[in-house]
Amino acid sequence: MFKQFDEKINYPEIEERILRFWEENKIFEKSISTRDFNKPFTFYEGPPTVNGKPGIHHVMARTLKDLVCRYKTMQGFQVHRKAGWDTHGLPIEIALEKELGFTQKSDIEKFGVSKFNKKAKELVYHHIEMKEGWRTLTERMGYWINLDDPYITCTNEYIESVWWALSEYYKKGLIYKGFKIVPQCPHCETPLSSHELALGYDEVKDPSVYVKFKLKDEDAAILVWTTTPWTLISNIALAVGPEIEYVKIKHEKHGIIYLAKARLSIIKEEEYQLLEELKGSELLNKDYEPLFNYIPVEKRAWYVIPGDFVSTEDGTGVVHIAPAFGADDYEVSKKFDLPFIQPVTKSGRFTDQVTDFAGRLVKSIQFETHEEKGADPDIIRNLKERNLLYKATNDYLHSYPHCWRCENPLIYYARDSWYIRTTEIAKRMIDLNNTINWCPPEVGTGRFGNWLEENKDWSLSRDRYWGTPLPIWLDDEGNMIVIGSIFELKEGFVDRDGIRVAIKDLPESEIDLHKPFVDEVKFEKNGKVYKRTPELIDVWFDSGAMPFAQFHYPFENKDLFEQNYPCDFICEGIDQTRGWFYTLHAIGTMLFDNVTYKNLIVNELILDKEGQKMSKSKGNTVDPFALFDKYGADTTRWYLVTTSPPWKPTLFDEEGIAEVQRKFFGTLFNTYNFFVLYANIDKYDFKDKFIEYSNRPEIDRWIISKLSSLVKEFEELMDNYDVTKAARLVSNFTIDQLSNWYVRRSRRRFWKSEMNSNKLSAYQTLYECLITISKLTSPFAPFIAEELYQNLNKVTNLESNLSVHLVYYPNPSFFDTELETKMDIAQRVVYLTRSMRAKHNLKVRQPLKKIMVVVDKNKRDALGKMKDVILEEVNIKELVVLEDDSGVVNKSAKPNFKVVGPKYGKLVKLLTNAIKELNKNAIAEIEKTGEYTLDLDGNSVKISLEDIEIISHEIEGWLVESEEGVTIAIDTELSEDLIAEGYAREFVNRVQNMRKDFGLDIIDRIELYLKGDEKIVEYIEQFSNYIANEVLAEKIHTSESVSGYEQKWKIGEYDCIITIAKVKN
RNA sequence: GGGCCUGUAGCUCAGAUGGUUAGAGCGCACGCCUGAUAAGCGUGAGGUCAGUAGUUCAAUUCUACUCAGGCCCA
Repeated sequence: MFKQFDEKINYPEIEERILRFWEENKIFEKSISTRDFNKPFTFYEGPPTVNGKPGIHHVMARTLKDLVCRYKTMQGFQVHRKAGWDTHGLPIEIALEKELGFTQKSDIEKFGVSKFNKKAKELVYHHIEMKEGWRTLTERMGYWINLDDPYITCTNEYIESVWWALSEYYKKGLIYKGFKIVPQCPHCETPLSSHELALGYDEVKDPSVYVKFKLKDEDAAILVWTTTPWTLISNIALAVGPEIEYVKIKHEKHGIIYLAKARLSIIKEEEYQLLEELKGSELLNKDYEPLFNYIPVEKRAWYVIPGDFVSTEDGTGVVHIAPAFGADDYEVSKKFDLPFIQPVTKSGRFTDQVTDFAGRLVKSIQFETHEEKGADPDIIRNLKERNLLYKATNDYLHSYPHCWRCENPLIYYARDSWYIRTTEIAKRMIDLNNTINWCPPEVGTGRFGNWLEENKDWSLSRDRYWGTPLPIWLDDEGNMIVIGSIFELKEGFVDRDGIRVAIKDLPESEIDLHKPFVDEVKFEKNGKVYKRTPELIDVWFDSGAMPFAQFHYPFENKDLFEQNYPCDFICEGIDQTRGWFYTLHAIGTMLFDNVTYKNLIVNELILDKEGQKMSKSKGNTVDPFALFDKYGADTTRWYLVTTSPPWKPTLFDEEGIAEVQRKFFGTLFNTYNFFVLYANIDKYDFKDKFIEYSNRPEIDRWIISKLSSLVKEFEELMDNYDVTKAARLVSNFTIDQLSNWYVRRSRRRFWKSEMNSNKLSAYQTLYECLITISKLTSPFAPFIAEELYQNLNKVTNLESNLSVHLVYYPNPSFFDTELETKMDIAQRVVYLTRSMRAKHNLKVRQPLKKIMVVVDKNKRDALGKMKDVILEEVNIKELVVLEDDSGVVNKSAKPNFKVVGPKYGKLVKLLTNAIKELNKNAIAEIEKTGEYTLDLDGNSVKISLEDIEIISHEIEGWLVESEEGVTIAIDTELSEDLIAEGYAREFVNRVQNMRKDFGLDIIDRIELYLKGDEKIVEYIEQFSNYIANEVLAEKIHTSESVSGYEQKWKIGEYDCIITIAKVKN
């Protein structure tokens, strides 16, 4: 017996059961071990940062990863899936700081770095395991990945591999120390990462200051605008756009001034006189007097240089350059070999060199106890006193970054930092990127491609605590050694109570490749002691190193790594473009001169119903576990994949999930239940011989062919990673073709006839459709697919697979595209006829006499063959295919624009009018001779048949409807026989309803009695055989009464009473 | 400020190498069907295909700009 489902299907219950089945039978393991080792499909898991609860967007990414891997498994590939966890970095530190109630970076030092890092490690492992955490999510949603052997970035093995990579760079000369402009919080005395930066943008009012820089060789000044007067002290050059138009003006108070022409509006018209217009290039190299002289410089400074970043959107079209306080400034200063001065400390105060402002804060800071004002107003006053100020206000409103912890304004500030010289391999990265299959492609060429084009050296170091230490040790003179393995580390030593202890003599358990242990390690070489530089590395390097670090390569698993590199497929969110996608690519290019991934799917964010980003503070996040409990994981997965392509932002709407469940899964289960209902009644167990497709009835051949086409198209889409279209294809097939056409049309074959080859064929056909759908859906909805597959296969034992996830992709053998086309036409005629009946209130139960159909010549044959299907569907007695040149049809023509456009060009407008005016006779002539001569404003133009489309739109005296080249007309005249049959059908309908109300079984036989108006009794008697057959009545009485279940009816205009009684077997 | 993406029915989304009637589902109104039935089907209303300009015989589709939203980066 096949398992039958209740009307209300408990999805979560099914899923929990399937989960246990998978686990007990080790299906995941088998899905790998049964596949050919020599046919690998490699997948890299992007390690999620384990700093909190997983959200719905994780379900999205993991669904995509899972379904691609399952699909590839079905295609016969061996797909290893090693899980991974990103465990280092600021997000973890922040989470821990919150937990410990820390407010400042220095709190960590007070607490103790050793203790802090120990806690960080605990936190990380806790998140990996915790209930409602990552492991639970992964398992519950059916994401198959090997969680028992994950790579974890904070283990010694992992870090050792990372160190190896860094030491390789060092050997290639790619690691250096340089300056970087970072957002620095003067209050917390630490640089902030870009991720932190994004947390703290705020609208503020800042100074807006126009300053005059006096030229050395002429009595004139260049006007410059800034919102950070404190940086003027560090000014070293001025930048102009060489192609930008500038003007020289004579100002009534300020003398001769240069500024961008486009910015003249900042000066009142009556106050100046235009002297000259000039290109920025003419201003280049002019020397000017520095505004301040606190810091001596050794190289040429204070002159005009070109800058491509200069704009005329605001300011004066001249940018003041202070190399220590702006990224553009720093870049351009290197390019022109300008002096570098840094008169500001990490805590945002001027150094003693700046005598007038020594010790002053550059910007106001709010401390816990008091506020200290910045030096800006005093600097402005100073400039004004020396007549260097054009004007100054304090009302410039803009968005400026603030520290998310203390809410004080940040300053951009040059600090030393370690770099990887990625610019050296930028060209190669671009070339390799062009070979990667990006889904969608525009991310690869656009966002990622541009990013590579503008590649900057990778700023590697971070001043934090919990992360991979930079394996660099320096002596007093700055000579460095880079350690690439634990083996090398063991050549070092630590001080223990003043005694030098070699690392190799320490117990293995003491060696922890983290702070503070590594900081204690020293080396002695050639009489020099090397101490560790204190920085950690960017946590992104950790994850980018996973292709080899996950296998502890090159210390172990050489073969394993080589076989798994590069990988076939990765899938992550778009936010990884400059994150993981980049670091994988950069590291792969540098170390192995190869791409790291060949295909990738980029998935976009999941927004809430209103299109807003989900965030905890807005309270619009969605808890995936609640969804799983309510709808099941499969429904959620299916919804996420089908609602919009992964690379478009998905607006999440819970009602959409409910709809998916009802529409697709509901229909699928319904179809399954239908099959089971009759298969169980017939005790059908599929021991019979397979009926060749060619011997099956047309409808079966049709759906099998449709199914074959589906299997083929699905594979093509999936191979292109177009998963949304693939899933939608399955859904449409199931709902429209299988359920709403095949099953509906075939119902009677299941419940009426005796067991014969026709019925056998119906069972075999529907079974094949269901089992194939279970296979196609299995990557997307692994639970329900499994449930259906097993329920079907367990009874029939046609396949030896324990699970749907062990099957191989179906290989369709039967195609009949001609039949598919024919059915397509038939369906169109049927839908059109139904809509006509509905519009004109002609119930389908009332048979009609005749339908006439007008179609193109090429469809006529098909229509004739599908006649029976159509007539049955629309309940009409006769179908006449009309020759479209018969006089009944009225025709008009319109141009076929695709053909006519290129051919006639500008004449098209005239031509269109002429063609639309063609009469019946003219069209007839074209159809006969294939050509016709039109008169267009005196020019005669010969058109041919392919230039026009002929539309048949009317048949006189009939109801007519037309669509896509199919025109139908129905004869609505009713004969007495037709009316009688209509009543008979109405009668059957009432009896069937009564059977159901009465609680009869489908196969119960009845007796029935009708009492009513003479006319209706007459009709019923006329069709008594038909009726008896339909309602399983042994006898229909119209005179002698029967006792049983009785109901009064009004059928049409006649009243009657119907009684039914069950006949005992 | 820069880069990329998006804007099509009340909502969620398709679509068109540029071709004259722009589709589906949901929702709404009305109706139909009925031994798959707490499903299913149809009809109707609902669109200046974000706006402006350009290219073209023809633009919702291509181009430019503008507006709005999103993401990434400054």
